[in-house]
Amino acid sequence: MDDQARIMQSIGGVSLAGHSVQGGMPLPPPHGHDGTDGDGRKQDIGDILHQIMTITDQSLDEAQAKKHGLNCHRMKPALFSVLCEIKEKTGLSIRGAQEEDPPDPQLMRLDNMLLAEGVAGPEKGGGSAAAAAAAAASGGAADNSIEHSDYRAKLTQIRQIYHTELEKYEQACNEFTTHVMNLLREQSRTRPISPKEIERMVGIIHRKFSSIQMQLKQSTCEAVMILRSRFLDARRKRRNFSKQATEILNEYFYSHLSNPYPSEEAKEELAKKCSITVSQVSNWFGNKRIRYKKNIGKFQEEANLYAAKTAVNAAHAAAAAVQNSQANSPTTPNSGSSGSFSLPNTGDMFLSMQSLNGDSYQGAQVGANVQSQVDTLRHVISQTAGYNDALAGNTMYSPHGLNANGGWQDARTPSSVISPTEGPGSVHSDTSN
DNA sequence: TCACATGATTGTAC
DNA sequence: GTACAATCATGTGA
Repeated sequence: MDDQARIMQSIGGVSLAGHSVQGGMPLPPPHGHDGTDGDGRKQDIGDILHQIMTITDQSLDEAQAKKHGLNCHRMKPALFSVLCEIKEKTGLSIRGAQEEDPPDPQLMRLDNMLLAEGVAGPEKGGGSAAAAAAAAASGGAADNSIEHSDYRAKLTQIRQIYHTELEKYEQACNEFTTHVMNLLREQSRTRPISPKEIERMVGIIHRKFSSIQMQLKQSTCEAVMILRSRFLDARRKRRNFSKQATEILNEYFYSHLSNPYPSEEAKEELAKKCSITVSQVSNWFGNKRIRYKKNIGKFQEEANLYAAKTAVNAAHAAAAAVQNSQANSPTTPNSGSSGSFSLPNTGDMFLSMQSLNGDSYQGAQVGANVQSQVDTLRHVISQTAGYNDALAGNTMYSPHGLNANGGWQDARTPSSVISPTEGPGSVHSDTSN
């Protein structure tokens, strides 16, 4: 307000010093001077300068009083007109500079990110969608629920702080804008201020506050990123699979040793059985293949063990099949009571057994089918005996499938590969590779 | 505490 | 996209 008074005083002084008119209205001669005298003009300027220099010493009341005096000055309308003219001229140059700013790409990026992370946007409850997305992205299992809730809680915290700060900024921005607008309105009584100018001023204020907001958004994004990376790091902490899960995986691995590449279906089935994710199954098989290949000797015993186990299971299944065929009830499906896989496309031998029992007998075919089953069963049983011997000390089991280069023979064309437990007539339907 | 086991990640090749 | 190989990081048992 002091500034305004000062300006008004100075401008008032100049105008009084003998400026001309606007709109043909002649300015009356300045009081005390005729306006043509050079010495008088110098004195006017000296007076103005003096006023300017002394204004800082004035109290607010004095300044207000002076302002009031200027407002009531008889020359005020003329002065106002002069100012309007000046304004009109300078306004043109200002207008060019106040182009509409295009949306800031960085701000857009931050907004998008906050939206995607569940910090911004309508959901004020706290980023459960983001947590779920993060979980899905990293193949989360049920055992991550604690980390999930931690993540969610921290994200909620960030979100709350963000919204509180944002509201504060918005409030401050509105208050400041209102304040400036009031000032401008008040000033418009003494100098020409168009609505556009007010709008421009408001725009400037908003831009200033947006830059502050952008800083807030940026730091929020950083906080979310840090939280996210910590969360993912925490997920890196591994837990050993359960004994049962490892057993199931090993059983599959050794029963498909000739081609240990489970299909997607098999992986899904294994994942379900082991209560782990498909990617964990893939990881497990990846690790297993490499480690087996690197140190076959070490895994020999394990291989024997699982081969024997599988063979025993197969023998049980075979016995059941024999009973079925003897009872002439070929449509009875394979019960799978042995605990082996009932996957339709996975097991080497299991598939054989299932196909044996799943066939529909049609009159004359019966005899031949039964004979073929019996042959297969004989083979299976002989295999079983072999593995039992292996357990007893003879190394009956030898690593199948590995070629001279250390890779699995025809690992990617599994159809003709024979697993150590399967019979000659079995079908390999592991089509994963 | 240490050595080994093991699940996960990363870079590369196909 | 998948598999392999190397590596990391943690779990586990002696």
